[in-house]
Parts: sequence; C-alpha cells; structure tokens
Amino acid sequence: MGPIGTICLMPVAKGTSLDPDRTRAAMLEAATVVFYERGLDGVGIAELCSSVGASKETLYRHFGSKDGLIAAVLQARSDRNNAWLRRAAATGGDDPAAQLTAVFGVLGEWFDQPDYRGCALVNAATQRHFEPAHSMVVQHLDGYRALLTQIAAAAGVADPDRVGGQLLMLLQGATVMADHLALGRAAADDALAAALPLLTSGTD
Amino acid sequence: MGPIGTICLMPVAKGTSLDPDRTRAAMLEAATVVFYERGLDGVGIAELCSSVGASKETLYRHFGSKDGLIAAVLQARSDRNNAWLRRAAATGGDDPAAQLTAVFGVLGEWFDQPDYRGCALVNAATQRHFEPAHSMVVQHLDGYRALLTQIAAAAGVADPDRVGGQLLMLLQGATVMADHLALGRAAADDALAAALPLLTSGTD
DNA sequence: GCTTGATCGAACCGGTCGTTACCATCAGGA
DNA sequence: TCCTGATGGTAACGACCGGTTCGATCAAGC
Repeated sequence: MGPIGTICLMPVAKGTSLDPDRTRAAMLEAATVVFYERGLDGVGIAELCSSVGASKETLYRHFGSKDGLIAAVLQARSDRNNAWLRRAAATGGDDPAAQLTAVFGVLGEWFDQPDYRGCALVNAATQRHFEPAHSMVVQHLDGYRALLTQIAAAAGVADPDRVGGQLLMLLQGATVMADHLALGRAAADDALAAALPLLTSGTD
Repeated sequence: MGPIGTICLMPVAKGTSLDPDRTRAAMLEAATVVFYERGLDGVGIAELCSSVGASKETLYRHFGSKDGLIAAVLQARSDRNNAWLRRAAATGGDDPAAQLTAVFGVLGEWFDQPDYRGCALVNAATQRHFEPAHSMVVQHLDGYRALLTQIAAAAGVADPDRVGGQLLMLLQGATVMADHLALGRAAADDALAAALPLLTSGTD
C-alpha cells in the first residue's frame, strides 16, 4: 500500500504561507479521504502531513491533536451528507414518495462509487477510540431521522416518529449491506421498495 | 479503564495443564468479551493473557497470532448468533410471520443487554486490519440472509431472495441503530413492524 | 525415576505511533 | 530594513504493541 498520492496541494516552499487557512483545508480534505478509506488508525500523522507537504507542527497548530483532526473531518462529512440528502429530498417537490425516492436515489449513487466504504460517522463510532465520535454519530443519525420523519409526516402516516425511525433503519441497513456485501445501488433500490409502503400503510 | 476482570479461569500453578484445551477455551471466551467491548485494537495480547492467567507463549501456541485469535473469536460468534436466530425461528413452527416475530424477538433481547455493542462481525470488518474479517462477515451475513430468505419463501412471496435481502436490511439497520442510539428492544419491534408487511405484499 | 511436554513469567526486539521541540527559511508589514 | 509569524524539515521522546525466546517449573506417562 503506497503513499496517499494525488491529494498534494500547496506547492509552497519553506516558509511561504500562500493562504491563511488553505493549508488547513488541504489537510482536512486529505484526512477525510484517507481516514475513510483506511480507517482512523490506518494512517498516521506523519504520512498524512507528508502527503499534503505540511509539517506536523502545522497540523497540531490547526487541529490540536489527531482526535481534533478526526472530529473536524467527521463534522464536515456529517454536514455534507445531511445537506446531500436534504437537497435530494427537495428535488421531490411536495410529494413525500418522490422525496423518499430521491433520497434513496442519491444513496444508490453513493453506493456505486468505487471508494464507497459505508457511513464514515458510523464507522468512526464503531472503531471508537475517542469519545466525541459517539455524540457526533448520534447527531448525525438524528439529522437523517429528522428528514425522514418530516417526509413521513408529510405523507400523513399515523406515527411519523416511528416511521421515520423505520426509514432510517432501512437506510442504515442498506448502507451496511452495500458496504460489506458490495451490493451497489441495488441495495438502495431494495431499501426504497421496502420503504415506500411504510409511507402509505398507516395513513389516515 | 482497569483490567479485564471477572473472566479469570484456570487457577493453575506454574507448569500444570489442568485440561488439554480448557486454556484455549478460556482465552477464546475472554477475548470474545473484551474484543467486543473495547474493539480489536482496544486490548493487547499482554493484557489478554494476564487476564486469563496464561502466558503469551500459550496463546501463540494455540492461535498462532493475534489475527488467528480474532478469527477464532469471530467464527465462534458467527456460529453462535446464527444458531440463535435459527433456534428462534424454529419456535415459530410453520408460520413464517411467527418465525420472523421470533427472530426479531431474540434480537430485541440482545439489544436490551447492557453490554450490547452491535454486530461483532460487522464491527470487526469495519475496523479492518486483517483480511479474513471481510470474508467472515460476508459468510455471516449470508447465513442470516439464507434464513430470512427461507422464511420469505415459506410465506410465498414473489421474490424470496429480494425480500430476504430487505429483511436483512431491517435487521442490520436495527442492529446499528440499537447500538449507536441505544434504542434497546424498541428497535427490534419497529423493525419487525416494518418487516411483517414484506411477507404478505407480493404473495401469490 | 526419568523423560516428555505443557506452562508461566520475564526479558527482549523491532517497529509504530502521537506528540513536542528546535531550527532554518521566507513573506509581509512596520 | 528589521521584525514578526507561519511554515517545512528533522529529530527526539516516551509509550505501547505484536511477536520471540529462554529458563524454571510441574504433571503425566513409560
């Protein structure tokens, strides 16, 4: 397994700074990719720094510690993924079924990407090692659940909270199975097929 | 975080052997508990050995390496969990819905246990570090899926393979959510409620 | 009684890791 | 022009870990 590659930004010389926090952004992006691909313990600080052409001291000035870097990476990923799903749901207009279909549609696209490795937040919390991961994954999943509950409520189901949780179960189950069983978008399609009836079963 | 505690068996003196492979069983049980609780990298060989009162040499004679020990632990857990679900399904008699209810019933009991930490196989594959974990989790999930597909087929659904996969999604999603969101048996109940309609929707 | 083999305890090795410190360097502002 | 500050590079530190080896010890079988 070679070095990280392809992420190197910041072709600056010894003492240049080039941008106030462009360095921080480059580190965050490189860490996001490599932590997701190889796990939080699969890459060390030294390799991470050398891959972006930065020094350890710079990393520690920006993030304080490896855990601080991990927390920043996870927060960014959580925000981005939640925004993805919400933007997708918005394309469904006012139809809850269309919203749900759109959500599982982008999910399927994600599953098909060759570097798909499951949910970064859940993975990080699983390979726990530091505490913030737990509260971050809770916040992350609650963000998903809020969106799904909102869709369920718009569909007029009897118990939106419960249906929202069930939809999140299907989403997470598909995420896990697409990862370990390499199912690709088929996992999202099957999950959607199981999810759609939930929107209409308990309606009033 | 103190030592492992409470697992210590084998109160044997220096050169006694007490049992041919009782030592092996004790190591396997201690490793099963602590690997599940603290992660594969959360405990070292030295602590594991001292917790059961064994020496490193004995561990390496029995398992060859830490990865060998992990593989043995995961295989035992996979076999045991699959047997659990199959035994539960058997209590449902010939009624597929009753079988499914029984399966999610034992799942709920599991979720309620205070030391519940999700699926050990999936967790191990997530915090990858050695290759066998991947094929083992595939085999593990396929065992689950075979059972669920069989139930779906008995219910007479149009596409048992597809429904089996959807049921496995609900099972895995509930497993993940019960872990990180500490939902307990409610997760299994909600998953069952979403699963039962799948048995009757596409029947012929 | 002696041999065989399993075991413990301890030391040891090579490696990796996160973190800190120091230094030379260079850009930009006073 | 000089100072300030962010930077890259290097080295070192302390801790831990997986794995190996060795000697002492004791039970069991011939």
